[in-house]
Amino acid sequence: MPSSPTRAEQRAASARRILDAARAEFAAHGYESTTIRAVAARAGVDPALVMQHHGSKAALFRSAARLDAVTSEEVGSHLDDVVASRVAGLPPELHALVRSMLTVPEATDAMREYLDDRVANLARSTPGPDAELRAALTVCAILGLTLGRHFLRLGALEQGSAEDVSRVARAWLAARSEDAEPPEDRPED
Amino acid sequence: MPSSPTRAEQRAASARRILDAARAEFAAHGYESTTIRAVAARAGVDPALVMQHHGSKAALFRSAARLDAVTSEEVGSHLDDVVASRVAGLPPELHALVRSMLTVPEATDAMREYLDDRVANLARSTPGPDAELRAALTVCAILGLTLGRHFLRLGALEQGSAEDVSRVARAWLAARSEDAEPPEDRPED
DNA sequence: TCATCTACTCATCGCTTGTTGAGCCAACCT
DNA sequence: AGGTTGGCTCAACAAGCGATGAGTAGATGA
Repeated sequence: MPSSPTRAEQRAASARRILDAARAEFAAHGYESTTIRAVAARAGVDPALVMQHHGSKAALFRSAARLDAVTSEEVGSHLDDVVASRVAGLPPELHALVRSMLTVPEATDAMREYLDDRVANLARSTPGPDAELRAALTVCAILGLTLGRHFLRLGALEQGSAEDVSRVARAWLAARSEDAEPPEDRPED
Repeated sequence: MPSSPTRAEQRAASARRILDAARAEFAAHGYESTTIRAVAARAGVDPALVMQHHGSKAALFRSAARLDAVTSEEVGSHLDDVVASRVAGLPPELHALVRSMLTVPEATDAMREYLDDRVANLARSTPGPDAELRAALTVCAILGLTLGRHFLRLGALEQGSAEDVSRVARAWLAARSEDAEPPEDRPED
């Protein structure tokens, strides 16, 4: 049997369970509809403990929806890998962020910063006129695809297997872009 | 000077001001963050009057974000017109609906129903394999464009004039449906 | 072993929310 | 003119929220 955990271990375990619970709740219901009480219940702790760990609901959301680890995420370097990754599913912290990006100003800002960065990167490897605009269209198309499949659950996008949707989406995005597409790319979304 | 308005006129005027105020508040802050008190204040009436008119906050949102008039909207019959319309700006009731589509289940359902319909229509005039999937990609791309320009306010999409963005977006979309495009289309989004 | 420290809970506060019912006042009808 | 209707407001309620501070129990270290 495992010996009783040390106090630091216990603390860390609680911290992670609280953060996981917060990500799940924020991802499922959005910022406003998520209550500290619900997060605490899911984590199996007292609501006051959540406050002790994070200080406020806003700070908890900031920690739960952090973008830091996402930038250098599992997302591959090629645009096709990004599409495949987004079609397969979103990591919990991104899910929480996207869920609230239209209703929480701070989330809107974070998402804009994140996407603007992706647009700038993609535009750098996009030749021809209106490079930035067209890069933005690609980024927004992937965003729309993500929303349609995982949040709105559109029939045409939800039913297909990840492989099918991913394949068609990649072909659709690549269409007629005889202008771009160097062999090595930067991470995009 | 105008004679004192009749009781029915007064009632109708209040009803419209309440509905306009509700649309503006829901569009700006989303369902959860919008309060009956804020709607009433914007309309210049007592909160209780809002309740008397609509019965509940949920019913008010249902009335404010109605899709009925949108389906046969100003949106033209050609896909290009839809793009131009979406780039130019959203009507208030659609704005309110989109704002809350990720956080309010009923809004999610309404949006799914709306977009699924658009996908089905567009798929009907899309030749080749994976017609429905590719139609869904087009619809989601326009959704993403709308979000990027009016809600997330991405730099690349917000700065450009409506004409420029619309023109580049139409060309970008046309390149991705080179096989389709009969001269006359059905209304899409 | 015993005092201390700390992770955690309990009870509760103040506030805001949606919602309600009683009451007021001007328009209405005869 | 005078009783009645109805649009509207006022005051308040119950519920749920985020947040706080005191208290408890068990691990910790000398």
